[in-house]
Amino acid sequence: MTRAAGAPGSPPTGRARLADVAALAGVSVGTASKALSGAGRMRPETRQRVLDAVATLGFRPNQHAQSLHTGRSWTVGLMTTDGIGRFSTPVLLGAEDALGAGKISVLLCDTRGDAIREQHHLRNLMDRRVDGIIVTGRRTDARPPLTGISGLESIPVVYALSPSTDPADTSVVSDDEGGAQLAVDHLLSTGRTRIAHVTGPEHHAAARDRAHHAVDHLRATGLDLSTERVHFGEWSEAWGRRAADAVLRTAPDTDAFFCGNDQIARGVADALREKGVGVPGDIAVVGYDNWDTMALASRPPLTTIDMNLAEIGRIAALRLLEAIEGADATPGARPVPCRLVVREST
Amino acid sequence: MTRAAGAPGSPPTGRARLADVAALAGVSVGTASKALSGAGRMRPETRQRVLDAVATLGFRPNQHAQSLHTGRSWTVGLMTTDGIGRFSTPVLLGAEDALGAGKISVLLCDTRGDAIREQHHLRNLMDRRVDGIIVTGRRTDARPPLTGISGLESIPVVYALSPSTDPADTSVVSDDEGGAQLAVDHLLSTGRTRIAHVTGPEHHAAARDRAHHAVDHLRATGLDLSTERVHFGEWSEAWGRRAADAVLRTAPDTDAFFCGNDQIARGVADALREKGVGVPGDIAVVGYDNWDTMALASRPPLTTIDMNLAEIGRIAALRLLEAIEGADATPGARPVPCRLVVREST
DNA sequence: CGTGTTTGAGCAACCGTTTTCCTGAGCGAG
DNA sequence: CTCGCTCAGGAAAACGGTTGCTCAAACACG
Repeated sequence: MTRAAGAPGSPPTGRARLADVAALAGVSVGTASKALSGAGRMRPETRQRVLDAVATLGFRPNQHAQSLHTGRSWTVGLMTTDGIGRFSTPVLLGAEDALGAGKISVLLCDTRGDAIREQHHLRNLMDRRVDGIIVTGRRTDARPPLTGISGLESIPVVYALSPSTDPADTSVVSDDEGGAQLAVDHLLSTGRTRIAHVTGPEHHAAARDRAHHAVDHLRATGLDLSTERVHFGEWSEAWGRRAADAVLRTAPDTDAFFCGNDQIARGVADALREKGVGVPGDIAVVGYDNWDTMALASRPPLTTIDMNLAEIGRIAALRLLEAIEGADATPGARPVPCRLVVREST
Repeated sequence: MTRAAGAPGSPPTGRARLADVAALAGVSVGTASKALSGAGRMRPETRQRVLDAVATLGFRPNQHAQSLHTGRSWTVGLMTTDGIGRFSTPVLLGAEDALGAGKISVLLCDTRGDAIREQHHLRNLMDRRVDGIIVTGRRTDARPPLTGISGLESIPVVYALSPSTDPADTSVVSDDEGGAQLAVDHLLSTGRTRIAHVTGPEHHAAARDRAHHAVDHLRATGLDLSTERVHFGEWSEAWGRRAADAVLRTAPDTDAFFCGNDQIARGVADALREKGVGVPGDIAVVGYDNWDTMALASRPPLTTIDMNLAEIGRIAALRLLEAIEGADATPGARPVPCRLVVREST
């Protein structure tokens, strides 16, 4: 009881199937398939007949059928742990860009930092037989690796921005050390030597690491922070303003601020301006993140460190692709260099 | 290894198939399928045996096979036209939330405003047989509907935030009229009557519409703008500062600013503070967008209009779901009400 | 002219589920 | 004891491609 096999124009889906193409071209389904895949030898004229039929019918292969057969879905999961924030967004776009260039699509999963939701999405991704997974988050703190779903071991996972706590996993992170050095070197090169460092909460790896590297780098050139300590606080303008006051009180000869992010830097710049201190005339200010709405709106616009987030996403995607193609994953965290963006605050 | 090798012929995919489950439970594949779907009558004991087998093998159905058979992919495309900006992000999350609650996943497509890329993604989505598409953008200006790919007519499309120019399409937009009224009414209710309006470029629908509705609403209560005209400019703090100066020069008795977005409002607030004008003591300021990094960092924190972007995304997703389920799409643009967020600037 | 070698194209077996149809067993009624 | 019903469960046909294998025709060569 074959459904009207010869009847042209009776595809139940409303779209042409390979069988329709084959019928129109006067060949068998198998031959039509070969004509499209380029596999096997065949008379050019036959291939052309098939291609013509494809064009007339507007045929496009059914990906579900293909995936069922090949086991590949040409899809990767993009798991973001904190909504789609200011940090994960560029990463995500970079990844989407690198993947979309091929024929790979991106399944978006937002866990909102909830473990239950993460499991739910993970199971979903596995059910859809994704070819790989990219995990990204807002913070640079390491996060526990994905677990709990059987089958996970068999597909590659790359962590972007937030590395995995397991060193055997593949991670792509921002080069905090290089970023801190860029900032410090830039300030030194403009003749500043009394540098203060104001940053976010000490329990954030981003704050801790950048501070640590900044201090180390200063020491390597025989200098110390102007206030002899790091000012940990919050990632806010208000903290920047308060910290600026405190710094100038304890070390009035401070001639530069290196700030843990652009919000703090903007707060510092505002406080200085309101005190009548010239930026960059009297004191230079360097931010971090190159968050344009902050850096550009600041008075003066901020010199800042750009983490190249989109590049992190792109590289993560490329490494995932390599892993999918079967190359052995190079484990460990690969740092992506930062970029110094010079504006008017230095 | 919990990998039960009970079935003859190991699964090539490395994961259990329904055939393995059936073998372990001692039933046929068809019966196993029925046990899982709940369809058809069968002895409870048999069903239980199947469920047990499913549990021991950790079986999960292959979605490609299911989709191939049913024609449904349980996937929707999310097409965003401008990267994933400040506006599309919440919309996108709201949609992801509403859809992910079911078993529907989201394919992310970023066109970066490029028509070629849009066609490319569209074709990709159609190849994957998505069940529907949500289109979103940064601006509230109407955009041309999706076209150019055959088969598109057969699946539902919902436009979020940026409506389609075709009134027969389904769109979910922000209620600019209600937003403008909320802002104006709030200012009136705090006793202000000399209101100025500073906003973005006139060629942006968001600026035009809000201005238009604000003026209309004022007129309805017998008032006019303090400067008798709308101040169109840019969506920037710098413009807010400049405009504040200009307004106070032409209409020194202005006692409130309604601003087209939070950046402008912050600029206005800064300019007033630097002039020694009290906010809200002397002049009240209302923003638009409730962009927290702006509204909260402003001094004082801004009263502002929240467009409920996530709600827009959620509603768009729900309407798409309805349409997918076969309900007739209600065409036209459905406005989602805004919310007044009162802080210290009024 | 017979034989061996290409070569182009078709056949059919998958991929993993769903679903329809069918069979056979069990059982109550006459 | 037989007839008809009900119902659990199996067999097999889709869904739409891919691919290894087979087979016949065409060609080269001795």
